[in-house]
Amino acid sequence: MTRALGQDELRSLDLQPAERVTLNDTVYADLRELVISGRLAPGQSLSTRTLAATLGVSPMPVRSALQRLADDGALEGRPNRTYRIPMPSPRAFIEILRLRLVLEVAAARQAVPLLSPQALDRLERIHSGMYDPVPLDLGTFLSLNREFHFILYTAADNMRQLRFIETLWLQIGPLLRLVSNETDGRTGQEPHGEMVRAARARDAAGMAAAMSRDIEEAAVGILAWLHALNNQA
Amino acid sequence: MTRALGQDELRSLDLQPAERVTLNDTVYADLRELVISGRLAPGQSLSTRTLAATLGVSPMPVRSALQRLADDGALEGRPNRTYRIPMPSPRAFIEILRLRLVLEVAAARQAVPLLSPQALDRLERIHSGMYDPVPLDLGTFLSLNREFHFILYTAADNMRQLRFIETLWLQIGPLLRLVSNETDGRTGQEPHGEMVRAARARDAAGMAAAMSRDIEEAAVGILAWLHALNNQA
DNA sequence: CCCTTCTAACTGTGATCGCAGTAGGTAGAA
DNA sequence: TTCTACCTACTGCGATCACAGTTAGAAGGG
Repeated sequence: MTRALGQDELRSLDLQPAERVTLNDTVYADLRELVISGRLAPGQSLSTRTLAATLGVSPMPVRSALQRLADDGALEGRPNRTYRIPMPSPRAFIEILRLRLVLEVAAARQAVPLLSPQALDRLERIHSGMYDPVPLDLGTFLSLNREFHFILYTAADNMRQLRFIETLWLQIGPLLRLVSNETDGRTGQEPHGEMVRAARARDAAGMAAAMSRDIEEAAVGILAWLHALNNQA
Repeated sequence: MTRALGQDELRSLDLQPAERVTLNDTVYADLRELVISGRLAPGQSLSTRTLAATLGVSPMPVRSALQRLADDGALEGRPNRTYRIPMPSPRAFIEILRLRLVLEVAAARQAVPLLSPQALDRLERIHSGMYDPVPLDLGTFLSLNREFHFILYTAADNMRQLRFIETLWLQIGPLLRLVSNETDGRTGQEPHGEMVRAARARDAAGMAAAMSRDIEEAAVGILAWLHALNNQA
């Protein structure tokens, strides 16, 4: 038997500093992923107890997680009633749209000089994957689209900015899936191609312009759909 | 005795739609105000039970509120240890600074065409109040500064944007008070004056430039202070 | 057959309790 | 006097319980 390893030696092995993971955070992260991926449709209601039973934990951490999600605007909680995924009003959607144009365009611009060669390759691979002649499952299409965008936002290397953007996607995730499902609108081919080009050319202005166009083009369809929904109701 | 008022009649009196106010939200709002106003210094620790006893409620809603505040980045929670007000690293401060330049400048620009005459007057009154020859208590100075900025951000009429900006101020509030206290630096006179002028002239570009300058000028001093702190430690 | 009314189940919120882990203060030894 | 080791008080987290309000569905009357 040799002596036990010292703390510094253990830390040098890249071991996490323990970082006690709480149930609360786990549930929160899971639900966040569930919402942002759009697997929950607007109007879908979530009950604390039911969720807790499903996840096999007590209602307590679930309650906390739901409250935090409601804070983010990803859920709406009516008094003494179930939480549910909100259907954004056209006005709310425009608020989000304007914020996306500000934050995501800024992030994309900042990312340009920081993108690693691997990130560039990954961007290009995703792009060709998304718009391949072979038809793609809507779920994986949206998933790829999300990965494409967040490669850029992550490269911008501003944790808080990334979190803000995620919060915005959290609010349009369910909508995105729903609308794409009903209108089969898969926009973004040209803007994405332009982004790939701008990224390789380290052309920050081009990147910003393309990102802006991508966001706006997708928004037009959704906004029309939302207005139609509001008029018929 | 006349008949009781109907629901519609009551609602027409501008009564709140009941909107059951939870202890959780009350505590959260109170703490948020406490942090953003800078009355809590970085390093200050907050214990759930102590706070609960002080506020006369059970620890439960306090815990919830603290978790939400930690989510916002206004508090940091070490594992199994007290929550406390974080001292931002220079890197973190720069992240916040860049976000402020993006969001607050955009908000100020959007606000220009929307400012009411009352808001314009209020802006001017605050401005002259802040930089009056008579020396002003630091607390009220900062409070006025905050009100000045948020008149603009509120006028931009984007709830989500406003909330993002508040989240940023939540993270620099304690720092602002602390640094101002130690360096007695009260910047912003010229930029604020320029903002008032731009607002009256409905000059969006001028507003954006002045806001940008205001944020940057204040940041320079704080950043120097932070670097000094990091070197001595 | 349809509409109204009432009840029973379910909702989130808040309080209280038990647990595992941390930290600071105190007592003992060198 | 100084350093070390222990120990008590306190920390947040999770579970369970009690409560008031809501709602959907069933039962009864028209």
